[in-house]
Amino acid sequence: MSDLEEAYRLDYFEEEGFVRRKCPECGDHFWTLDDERTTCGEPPCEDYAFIDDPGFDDEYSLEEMREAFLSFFEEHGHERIAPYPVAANRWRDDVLLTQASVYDFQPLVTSGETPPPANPLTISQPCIRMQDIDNVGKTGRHTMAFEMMAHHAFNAKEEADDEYAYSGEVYWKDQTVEYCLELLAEMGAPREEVTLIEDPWVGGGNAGPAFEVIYKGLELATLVFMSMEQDPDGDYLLKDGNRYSEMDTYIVDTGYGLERWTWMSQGTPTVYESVYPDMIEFLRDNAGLDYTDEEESLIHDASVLAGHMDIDEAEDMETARGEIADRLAVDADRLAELMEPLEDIYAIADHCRTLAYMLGDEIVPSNVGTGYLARMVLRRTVRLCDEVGVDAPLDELVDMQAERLGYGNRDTVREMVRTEVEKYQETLDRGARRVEQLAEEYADRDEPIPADELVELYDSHGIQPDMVREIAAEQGATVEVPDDFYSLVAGRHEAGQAFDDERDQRDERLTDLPETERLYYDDQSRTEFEAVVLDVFERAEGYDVVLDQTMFYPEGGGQPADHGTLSSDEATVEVSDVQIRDGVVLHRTDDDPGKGEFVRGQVDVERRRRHMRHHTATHVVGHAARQVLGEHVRQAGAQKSETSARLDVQHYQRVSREEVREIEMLANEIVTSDAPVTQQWIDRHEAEGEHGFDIYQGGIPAGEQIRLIQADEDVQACGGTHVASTGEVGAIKILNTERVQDGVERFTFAAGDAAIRATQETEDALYEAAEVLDVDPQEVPDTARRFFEEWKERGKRIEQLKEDLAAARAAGGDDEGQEVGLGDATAVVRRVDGDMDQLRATANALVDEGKVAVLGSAEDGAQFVVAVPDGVGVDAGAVVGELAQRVGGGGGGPPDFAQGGGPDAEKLDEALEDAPDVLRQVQDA
RNA sequence: GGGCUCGUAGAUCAGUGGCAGAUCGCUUCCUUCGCAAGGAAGAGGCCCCGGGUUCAAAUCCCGGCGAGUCCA
Repeated sequence: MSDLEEAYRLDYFEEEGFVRRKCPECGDHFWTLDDERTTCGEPPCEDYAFIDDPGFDDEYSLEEMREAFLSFFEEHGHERIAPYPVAANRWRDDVLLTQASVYDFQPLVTSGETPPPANPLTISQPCIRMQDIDNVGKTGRHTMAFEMMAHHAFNAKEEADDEYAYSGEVYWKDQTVEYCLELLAEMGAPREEVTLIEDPWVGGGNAGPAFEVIYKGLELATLVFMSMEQDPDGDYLLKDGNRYSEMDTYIVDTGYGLERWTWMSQGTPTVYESVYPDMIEFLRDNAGLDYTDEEESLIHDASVLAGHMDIDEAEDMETARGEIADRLAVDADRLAELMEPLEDIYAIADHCRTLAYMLGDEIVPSNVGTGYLARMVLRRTVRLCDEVGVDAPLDELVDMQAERLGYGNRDTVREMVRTEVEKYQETLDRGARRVEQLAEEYADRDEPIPADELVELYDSHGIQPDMVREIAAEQGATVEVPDDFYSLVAGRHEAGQAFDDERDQRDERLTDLPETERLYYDDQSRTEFEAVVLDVFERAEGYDVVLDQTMFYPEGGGQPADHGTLSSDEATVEVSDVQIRDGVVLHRTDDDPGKGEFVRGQVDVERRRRHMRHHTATHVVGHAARQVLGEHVRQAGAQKSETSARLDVQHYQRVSREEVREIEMLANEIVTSDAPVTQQWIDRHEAEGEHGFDIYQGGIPAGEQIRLIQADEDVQACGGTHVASTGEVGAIKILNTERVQDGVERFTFAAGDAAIRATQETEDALYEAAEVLDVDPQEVPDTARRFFEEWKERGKRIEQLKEDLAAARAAGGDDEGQEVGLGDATAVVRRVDGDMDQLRATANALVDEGKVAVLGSAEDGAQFVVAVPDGVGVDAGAVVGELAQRVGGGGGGPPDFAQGGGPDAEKLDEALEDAPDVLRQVQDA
């Protein structure tokens, strides 16, 4: 096993006289210029030394510090890059949020597949780390939102140049360390006071040596030299227990915490006070937090002490607080009372900034993905505001941060916040009612609310145990919240996590084949071509044919595969599916055209044209939706077919009928304007620079060059086939909208002849309805309404009449019935041919006269109703059961009223004749 | 993407296979100079939709639609 120790011996250290030491406290190795130094310099081995005594010459605000950093690296030959969205899932599918600047360049740039936008480059990348959410506000230095300032250099080993999108070495470890110390020196931090701790970095399948840069007890930067990848046969065993080997690419990945640098320059007790001073002042004011001078200084001293302690988790804070109170000689409870509201306010400020980043980057709150994370942060913020008594509307608070961060879509952000707060309030109301009811129930029984009810309330209804306890207390019920509550919740989600991702087994022969030349991009309207059969694979059903070139579009980007034929001189085979694997197009055929044969390909023109119309229409509808609903609308999925297409987009509300009409109208205006639809192969960074990440609506393609489709004003990276101008789409008809998830609306629509056909079908339905009602189509709604009303009226009238009839019958009417004496009581056995309602009504009328009713009907099989007045010892259920048996069925009910029946209607009279006997038996029993 | 919960009067919800209910709101009347309150009477239901099981489904099963919530 090789050690990484060699990797940290830099020429730079040698030249400058740095020495390597081992910290006697924590055992870490570190480098320093200071011969006297013994410890590594990082808490807990050493305390913060910059509180009330800033470590830099000047005070910087967040904005000033960002600018100072970026311009320093610009002056040193780096290109400044605009930050990426915090929604990392816009360009990669393995993570949701951007957690570090290097995320911007994973996985395609770090793997060398595509070149970086500049090399070397510098950036200040907004990041969100939800892992720290519980610590925010409490520890004095944790924030959920932060900006990672960085400079990156992408290097590739000389001998492997050709394989990668960048080549040679820009700079490596020595230069990186030198930049860092130079920047610190420029700020006023002497090199002698800086230590560099050796701390191998591991993450996301990559690894490498790294330095933590410590100054005055605060870690200001991490310098990572990413040079290894996970490899079971690798030479290096790293701290995560996995083995790693060296890569052909090696990348300088640095991280400078903007907030920490700002904090260092100001020396405030907590990082929050240096990062958002205005907002904290506003919130303190709004919550009415007023402290005496004595209290202020107590808070200040406590913050400083907290900063000196090794507090990495909020839980530690609780224990640490007792210690702090001791040292300040105050009561621990009093200290908590003073500190907690402030901690909430720090957290609110941080959460609002997080929300501003998320919503400003057009994350739409929902119950999935990044949208869910946004929702969680928002709800937490609402709770914190309630707790501490901040009554400013949340949308205003978020807007304060959005404005500061320079977002242009602030109105949408505010509307999303308002909608979410409203939804949360409804959830809370719903939850409160539910808990009240439950609490009452358990209070009556004098039992505590059990844990499984709590889990149910949280998991299915989103009600926190704290809230349950609070409401339960009002109802006089107690609650037992188990310590392992959240693991109980997790337990409910464990079962059924198994998913079958069957790897598509790579055919060895396939990797030897050249990439198929894709003719469908050269001329999207051509459908005939000639090609040579390079290989044929026999499959379970049919054959996979590989050609040297093809016009057949393989399934992709939501566009289904082309169908058609391949013909040689001897034979013609049908193509029923087309897929692409590593650039090789596989044509699924019903027969073997013969390897080496020369074939003519013919694509099913009508099918292809419908796909093209629907694909172009999808872009047009998406564009129109963005116009009508807002810029945040982006594609969440799409699928085309011959008869229709569907487009899922993110939006924070249901789409109204009015909006659908508007979108449809706008889409058809674009069609009518007959704007050209052009394709263009262009450098990806040029494309991103010009059009932004919104070109990646349908996913992120690989490669240096990407294909842009422009339809009217809409520009997207897209691999599909399109018509030549929007006019060729013909017409667009939106057929339906549905909510596929919270925050995602699905538009189903049809284009061209499919649109006409779909409209005709809708019309047919209307005409048919009109015909049935015998009115003009325009009058169908009014007529239907009237009919429905009348139908309801009649139902009620019939009901009334049945009751009247029953009363009349019971009063004596027909003499079909047979009276049976049952001791004190009288029973009436009678055949009444009517439905169940009539039987019931008649029975009720008889009971009102104090008589037992035994009624039978032969309508719809044989049916019985038996009703017994109060105080008569006959079990109606038993009587019905006995009678129903005789007609081959069953029945039952409560003792005073029962019903039943069976299929043998012809045995009804027989059964009724037996009824008196049955009654007597039952009475005796 | 997966799990769970819920759809009953205008609103909030009871109703675990056998006659569709409660509270609030609404209408009318009584009481009052008037209002609030009180009293009395009444209106208001395709029990989300479609299948299935059953003598019988608001209730059980399957599918759909709609809403909510937790997790990745």
